Amino acid sequence: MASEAAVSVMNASPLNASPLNARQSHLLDQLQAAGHELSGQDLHARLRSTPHCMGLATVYRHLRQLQQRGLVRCRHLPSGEALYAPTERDEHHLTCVDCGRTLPLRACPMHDVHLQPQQLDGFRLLFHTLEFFGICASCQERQDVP
Amino acid sequence: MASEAAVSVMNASPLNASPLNARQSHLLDQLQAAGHELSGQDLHARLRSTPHCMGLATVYRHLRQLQQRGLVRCRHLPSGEALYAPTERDEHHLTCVDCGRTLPLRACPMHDVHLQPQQLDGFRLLFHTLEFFGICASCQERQDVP
DNA sequence: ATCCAGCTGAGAATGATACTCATTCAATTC
DNA sequence: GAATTGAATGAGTATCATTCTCAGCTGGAT
Repeated sequence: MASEAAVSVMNASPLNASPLNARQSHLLDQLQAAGHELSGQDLHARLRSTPHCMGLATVYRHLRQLQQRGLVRCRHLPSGEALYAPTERDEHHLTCVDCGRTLPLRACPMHDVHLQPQQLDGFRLLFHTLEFFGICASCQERQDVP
Repeated sequence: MASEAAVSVMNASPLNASPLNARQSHLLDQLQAAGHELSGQDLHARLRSTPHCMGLATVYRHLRQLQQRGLVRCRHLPSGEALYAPTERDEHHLTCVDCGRTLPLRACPMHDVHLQPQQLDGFRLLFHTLEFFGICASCQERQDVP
């Protein structure tokens, strides 16, 4: 029997201390509207032709702040590029270490996972990234018959 | 009852088709001996003064190959730096989105997690990365009393 | 001895992200 | 309304890990 309640990895509520500023809201809107992950460069390009246009440095600045509030998560592709998505979209991926193809997983296998408070050492959980790596079917074939 | 056996995320056996070459063995040895993650630069520096010295490009080349065999996993820090560890060491982390401090988790919460084969779409699983992000105790304090 | 294929590494190229700092903006006070 | 002030902005630059290039090397096969 656990001495303390375990902490679901899913109940990481965003920090709502202060409201988002307009710039941050627009970035979050874009990420939500896109339906898939975007890089900092993508976001900058998408906003370029809108009234919410902002410099690249500002895009990165606000993405970092959104991340620190737990509203946005980012993952790195093997290429080094960072992709951002709203944390409310709990999507994770399977990536081929050979060709780099990436496949979204339909369900987050972490939904039922809990962490013990003593593992957290006072951390306030905001979000997690879970990525699987392997070799996709076509790269397996290519390797078998070179 | 599941129609097909679910696949444990832990049974990703390395690809042992061909033996490792000497360079790859030395890199793996270094990673195992270190007891903690190392960057490509770290590995290069550590080998510099040994008879197994090799160029930076070669370090990265072989790290990629070790990754493609499922022997090494890598995770990216928010700073963009990539850290490598042997996959046999099933260690994951809790990282502060504010100060960047990173804390190893004692146990992998994924040990009992399984994926359905239809989620894998033919992928051969090699390893996973699971990282938690949050705000560490001292950064929470600093935010509360600014 | 010669050939060849793959491996190597020094240096340059790349590219994403972070930094700098002069300018702009907004809110507040005279 | 004018002045003040601190924060936010962005164009350009710097940084730095990683990747690429390509000429030279190595070691096995002929």
